[in-house]
Amino acid sequence: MASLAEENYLKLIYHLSGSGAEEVSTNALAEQTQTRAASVTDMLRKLADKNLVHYKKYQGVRLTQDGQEVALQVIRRHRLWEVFMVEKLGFRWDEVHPIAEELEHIASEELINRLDAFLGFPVSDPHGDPIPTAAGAMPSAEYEKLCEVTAGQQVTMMGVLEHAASFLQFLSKAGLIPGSVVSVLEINDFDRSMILKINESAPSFVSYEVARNILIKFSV
Amino acid sequence: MASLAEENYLKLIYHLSGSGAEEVSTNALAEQTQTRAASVTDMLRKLADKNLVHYKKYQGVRLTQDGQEVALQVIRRHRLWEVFMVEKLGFRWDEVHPIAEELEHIASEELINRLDAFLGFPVSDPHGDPIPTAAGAMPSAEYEKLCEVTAGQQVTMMGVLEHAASFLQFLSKAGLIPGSVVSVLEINDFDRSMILKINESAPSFVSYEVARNILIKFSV
DNA sequence: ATAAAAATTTAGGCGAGCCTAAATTTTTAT
DNA sequence: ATAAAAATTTAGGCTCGCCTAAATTTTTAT
Ligand SMILES: [Mn+2]
Ligand SMILES: [Mn+2]
Ligand SMILES: [Mn+2]
Ligand SMILES: [Mn+2]
Repeated sequence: MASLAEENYLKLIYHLSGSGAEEVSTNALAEQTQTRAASVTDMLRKLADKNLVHYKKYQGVRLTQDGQEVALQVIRRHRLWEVFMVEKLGFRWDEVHPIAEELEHIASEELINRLDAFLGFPVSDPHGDPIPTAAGAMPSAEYEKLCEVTAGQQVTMMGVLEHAASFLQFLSKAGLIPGSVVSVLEINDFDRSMILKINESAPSFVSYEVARNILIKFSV
Repeated sequence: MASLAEENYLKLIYHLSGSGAEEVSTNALAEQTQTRAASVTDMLRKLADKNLVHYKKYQGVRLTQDGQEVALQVIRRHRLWEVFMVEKLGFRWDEVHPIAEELEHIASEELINRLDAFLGFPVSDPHGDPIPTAAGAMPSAEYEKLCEVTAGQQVTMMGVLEHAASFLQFLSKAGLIPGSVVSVLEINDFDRSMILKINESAPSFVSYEVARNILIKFSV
């Protein structure tokens, strides 16, 4: 029903709206899609005609119920394929996103549900992002950012906010991957950088910029 | 490089030309692509401009070396995904073709080579069709048709020439799948229908039309 | 409150891949 | 050898997603 271009817009609107909470601007969409604002306007009119978005001229855009269902479906496919590539094909977590951008448009529901079962119904992808269920529910994982942890506390690494390959590669080198146990040894007041103990290895340093993009949960 | 539509034309030209042996006519392509002859002519001009086919007006079309490489690449992807769906996801052999028609256009070579390894480098797909290698070589399997076997001989089922789901379902019910051992008990002179013994089960009847679409090799 | 700046939409156009209708070329039948 | 039939190409047009340039609306600054 929704074309490849339409699916990409819906997914992007979902992400930029903060899971549907706020209106998304034409310019924000143009920037992320690498297209011009005029092209975005064209597409928003088409999505509105198909009842996939609420759109009033100059007022920004929001997903309808139908639009959100399509977006979650696409996100589900994307994340399941990422799990497949990492768990079954041996890809690294910094390699899979561009390929998942293509695979996420394969429409067969039978395929994706069988893939889900084959993978053992994973609840999150290699980057710690939650995987929507077949029914279209997004598991809400409420994590903190590493930069908000105080010195002396122990936490578990749960995911990332930034998905750039270079960032992911840096984290791998530091041993900072989902599941890693992290103790905050010291916080530098001046630049908010941290010294961490990661999984029993020697202390390592991370900048505030890095800590701000790492999701954690407090160890119980 | 080649668009989805171009990949589909190249693959189809490969198949209709009998693996590149003969010229393919505009009308033959129009029939298979479910488009009009005028549209095919448009596309052939574009493929010729990209040096993917040899094309002279009114003379039919043939793949170039480059075109054949693309075609074999697409066929490789199609058949590997079919193996994946049947072997790993539990699909039946009559269900996978339409989904593979979409998956075959996912371009990543890294993905397809890792999939190949994950599947154990299969040499043929669920329908018995050979899988081109990463290097682009098509393993030539020289099989006979079941309709050419004489009474009293024992053969092994190796594949099919017809891929329609209804035909495949019929074969499954009869136990006629790749690997099955088949003895020809009787051949009816009048309509060339056969009575077969398949894998030790009770004798079953197949029409000439069916036998003509089954590939076999003689048991040694 | 108003003018400048920024954001957004409208207008007109382009390539890909398809269409119908009308030529044109090739093949087949006499 | 020629005329009818079949196959193919050309001409002109359509939709989808995109573009640039110009208008319009909203926001920000004074
Ligand atoms: Mn991703
Ligand atoms: Mn991810
Ligand atoms: Mn197939
Ligand atoms: Mn097949």
